[in-house]
Amino acid sequence: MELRERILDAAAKLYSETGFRGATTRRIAERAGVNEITLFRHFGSKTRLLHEAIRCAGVAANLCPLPDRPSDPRAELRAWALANYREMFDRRSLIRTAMGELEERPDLLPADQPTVCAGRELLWYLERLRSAGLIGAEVNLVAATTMFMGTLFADAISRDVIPAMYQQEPEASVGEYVDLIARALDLKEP
Amino acid sequence: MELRERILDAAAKLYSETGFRGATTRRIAERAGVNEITLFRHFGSKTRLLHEAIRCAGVAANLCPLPDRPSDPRAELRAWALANYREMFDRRSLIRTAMGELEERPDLLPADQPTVCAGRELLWYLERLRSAGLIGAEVNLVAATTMFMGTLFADAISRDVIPAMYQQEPEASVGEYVDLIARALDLKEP
DNA sequence: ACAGCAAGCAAGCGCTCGCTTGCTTTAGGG
DNA sequence: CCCTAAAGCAAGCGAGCGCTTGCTTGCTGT
Repeated sequence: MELRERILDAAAKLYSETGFRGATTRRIAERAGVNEITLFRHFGSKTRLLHEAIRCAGVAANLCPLPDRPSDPRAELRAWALANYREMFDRRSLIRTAMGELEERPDLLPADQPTVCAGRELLWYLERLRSAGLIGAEVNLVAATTMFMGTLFADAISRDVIPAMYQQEPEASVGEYVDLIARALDLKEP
Repeated sequence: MELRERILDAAAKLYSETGFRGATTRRIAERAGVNEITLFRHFGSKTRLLHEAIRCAGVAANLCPLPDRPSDPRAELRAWALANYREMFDRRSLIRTAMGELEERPDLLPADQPTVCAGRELLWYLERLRSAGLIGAEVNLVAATTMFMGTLFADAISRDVIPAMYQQEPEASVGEYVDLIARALDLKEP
């Protein structure tokens, strides 16, 4: 790995583990296998380095989009939910730390968070399903979206710290969530 | 307020805002209107002080229990959910900070978290409902519990930092969540 | 062969951290 | 009225913090 990437990687990981104050320049340099002064020559200050590191570590590959023309809603929902869940689960440590420090350092997180984008995407998809007559229940789709995203989010960031609450494997859990939301929406099978 | 409570209160609030490292003994003393040395005379060390402060700030009054003999499941669920939601929302800042630092300092949070207890309570209630024939759907009640608690949890700790995702008032949102889970469970009206 | 730049190294600056020492002030009960 | 316990005050310890300075090493392109 190139030197600059090594530094950003070490900074992002150390931030995830110990927060802004815990991610000292000496520790970042040590973990990256780099002299401390190199950090300042490349990024100017600790703050700018961490901004860059978190920005890079936060980009989400928009994998598995929801189709414009739904054909098998339940299967499409399940695949999309699992992809988004894995995305959040992989970044759970960073998400937890950043949320904990959000009040103190609001500028560390990008304004357009992946979860919000995913929520919008899901809402549009549900509206398409309703237009296509595939949703039987007269429910608030915004609330359903918030509920489903909240469920995935809470599972992803809590599972490893409250294992007692999550006894099934992630795939099985996400499948159950999809089943439940499908029932709530009275989702029609194709 | 008595001196000791003032210190614990200042410590808990400062911890919620700035985390363990940010809650310095000088700042805690200043906010409590107390000499710094008094903290050490009362609690011995910063670590012990913060342990005590978080423990005291984390106790949850178990208000609004779910009834042993369900009579109006939807109304009972709504009242219980709203009480639990408010409980979490009031402590959202502490919860976020503690979750962000949980990997580094796992002993700061009590092992038996209120949310886990609430989840168990809800699961038992759903099982009672099923026994009483008030749940029509053949769904996994553990998954339904996890989903509902996750929804409440995610809303409570995200609402103030991602306002774009939560456009309704909390009471209305919780009401919608209850409606959705009631549909998913095919909950019978009395 | 040599100029130029990137990275390393050693040292240290001013500051804040958790915590301690030595002493003075305040308040309450016999 | 004095004795005791609690709280305050002033000063400072060693350590770690972000960041800088001055200089050396090593690699690259011409």
